[in-house]
Amino acid sequence: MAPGTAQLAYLDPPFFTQKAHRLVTKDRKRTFEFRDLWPSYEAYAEFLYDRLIAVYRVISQQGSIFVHCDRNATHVVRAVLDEVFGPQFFRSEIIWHYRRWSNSRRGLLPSHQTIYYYSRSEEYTFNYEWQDYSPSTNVDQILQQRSRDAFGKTAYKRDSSGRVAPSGDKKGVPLGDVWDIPYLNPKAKERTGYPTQKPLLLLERIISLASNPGDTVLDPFCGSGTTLVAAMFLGRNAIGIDNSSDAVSLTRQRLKSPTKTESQLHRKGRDTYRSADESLLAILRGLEYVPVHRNSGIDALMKIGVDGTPVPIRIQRENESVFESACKLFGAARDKGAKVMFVIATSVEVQAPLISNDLPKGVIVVDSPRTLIEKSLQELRVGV
Amino acid sequence: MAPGTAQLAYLDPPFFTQKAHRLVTKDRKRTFEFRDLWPSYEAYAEFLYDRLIAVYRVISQQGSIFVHCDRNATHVVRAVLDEVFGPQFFRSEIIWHYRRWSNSRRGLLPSHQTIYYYSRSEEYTFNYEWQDYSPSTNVDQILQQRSRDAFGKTAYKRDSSGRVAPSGDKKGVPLGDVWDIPYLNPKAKERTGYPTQKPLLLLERIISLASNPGDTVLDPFCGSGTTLVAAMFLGRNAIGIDNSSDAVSLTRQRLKSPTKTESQLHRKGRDTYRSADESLLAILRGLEYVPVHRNSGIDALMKIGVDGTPVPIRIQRENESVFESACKLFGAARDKGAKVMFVIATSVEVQAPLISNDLPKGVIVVDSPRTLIEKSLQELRVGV
DNA sequence: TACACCTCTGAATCTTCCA
DNA sequence: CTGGAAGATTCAGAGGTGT
Repeated sequence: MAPGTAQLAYLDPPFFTQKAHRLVTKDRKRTFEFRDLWPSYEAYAEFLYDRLIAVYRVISQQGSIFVHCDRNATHVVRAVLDEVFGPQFFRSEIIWHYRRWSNSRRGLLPSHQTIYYYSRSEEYTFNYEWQDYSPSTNVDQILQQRSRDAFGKTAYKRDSSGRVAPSGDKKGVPLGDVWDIPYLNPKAKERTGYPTQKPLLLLERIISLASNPGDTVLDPFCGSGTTLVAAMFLGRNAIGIDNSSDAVSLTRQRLKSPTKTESQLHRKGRDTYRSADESLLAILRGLEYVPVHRNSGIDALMKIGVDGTPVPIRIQRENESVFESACKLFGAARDKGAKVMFVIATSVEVQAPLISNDLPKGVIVVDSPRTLIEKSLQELRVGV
Repeated sequence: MAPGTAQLAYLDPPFFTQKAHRLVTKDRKRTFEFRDLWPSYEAYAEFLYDRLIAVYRVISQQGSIFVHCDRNATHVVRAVLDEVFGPQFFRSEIIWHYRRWSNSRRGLLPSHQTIYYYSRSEEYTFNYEWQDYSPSTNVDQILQQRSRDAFGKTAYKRDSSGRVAPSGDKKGVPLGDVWDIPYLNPKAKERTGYPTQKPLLLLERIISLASNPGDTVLDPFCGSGTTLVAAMFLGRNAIGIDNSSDAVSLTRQRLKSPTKTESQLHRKGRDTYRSADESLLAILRGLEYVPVHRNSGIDALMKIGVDGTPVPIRIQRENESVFESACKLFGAARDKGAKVMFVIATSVEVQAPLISNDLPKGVIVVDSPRTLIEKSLQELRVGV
């Protein structure tokens, strides 16, 4: 490859997990595996160094490199990159943050991987990207122009009539170095069965950030070929290399019929999934509960159940009677093996605590403070 | 200090922000110890090494260490820690993620710092912490037990009648290694004006995670004393060291009158409540009330009073008994001509509704849903 | 003692099904 | 066609056991 062939390199080398990785495809026809076992950090560093020197040679002056690693060897990867590219060309330590599941173990659940971003020179391709303001940002205010007062302090500028002077366009917050991108989910069509496959979204962000259409992207550890697929979608050329012929044929095949999973979660944001009204749950202050979002009948579950069965809770809505509320709760909880269920009555008319024969079995109605106070007051008023 | 004095050490050493980067000579032998490769980092590493050796000596066998570092020297810090504590005692690379405003510059906006977590031995203190499930999680499903089918595939179990078998208690998701904690707000009361001050929330999480009440926390670079304040709040002993006498006197002063900014953002996501008071009052959902600010005894007044007298309400705090709460309310309401007052009991032990002779005259105690539910469950458990 | 292999687990996604 | 509920699937996992 001639020097300057690629404008961007993405590397997803073995992570120093000291494990053999194997995965079977969905149809159980093929098995992909690779070994990530090393005698020492030094051997791993040496391995990386050789590859990075070769990559450095073919990256153009305006080019950059992204190297993917996890917590096992971040320091080694960064040290080698400092050596090859030079510490002054360190751009960012990108944190890819995701939510994962795993057996509980003593300690914090690993839920990020690190991507080191270095440029070849000071003149590097970078396309800005903007994100929405945080909900707590005072957008009105940042739209105002500012000036310095007599003491050199900045203040928001006002014209003679006291009006604020609007400043130009605000595009949003510049993209940070912590990226919240959903992990490639188990059901995604995008899945190939190759271990350690990365989400297309992640690669698309990297490629659109640090290259222009028509550029060439290089991936020397291409695996299932995610980088090449992303490059194709974004109008970049791509070169992929892998020492496993299985990986190469998988990539070829994938490029013929590329599929992309539209991540609903990523597109719409996590908050759109929130059906449980957090302000509704505030009435449970002090209680150890887990909010339930995807169930219209159950608002929360007690953290600790009864006899190993879950204890669901529902808060009576304004437009429903206690009985309706109890029925909805019962309907949603019946199949879950719940023996005891609670409805928080928020209306005034009921007599509670009440375990009536009219109510579905297992449902206990409990008064809200509102109910109790109003009843107390009614009694007082009648009493007087 | 005697060996084993401290169970937890938190270090926030001076950051390595040195701008002068020396170029690496080409003829150097390829060994990958940072000491050989990065002469400009050497002094920093040496400085850290000496301190860490001293800290290692005084940490108990069940103890751990958290070291805060910034983007310029993460790899150096980790390499030194590997050397002093041993790579097998590396626990987590914690990412403290925050949002901040900055002039846009070419590149990604740095918005995280790294904290390395090592333990002294395999038997280390660790207190689990649980967080809410992602809103897109299918909580219904994870309550079910599973089994393997003929092909070794796992499936959710159902008995012959189609019911699912519930599986144990669900407390939530174990805490991960990416922590979203707001940067200290520039206007927060907590601010002392000391540079690099860390949010109390961050320190509180670390301390409650890796130590128990009564343990001793050591901070050899204590600065404005955030660690000591957090330790005090959490019932731990603390030793703080700083080479600046200004820092020491500032810390002393701060320990006398500690203030904590309740970060709304942290507690309830990014948009729920305007003030801590409002979240407290959410328990009154459905009631027609007026919130009362700036009164330490009364939280709210009913919109409609009794016989023309106001009806004040107080919600029992975590650290006070029902009786104390009633007295505070009574004290604050006496002069206002109130005939009836309500205390919402949020603790478990009380019998209510209750108008006892022991209580100040006119005070009525009413149970919160939490109290009612917990009492119900207790009866059920005893009943079986 | 090292490694292969089996078993169990847990939460987070999208897909599919159904009204 | 749309929206909500139910289901399927996963393992840069975790840990134990046997060769």
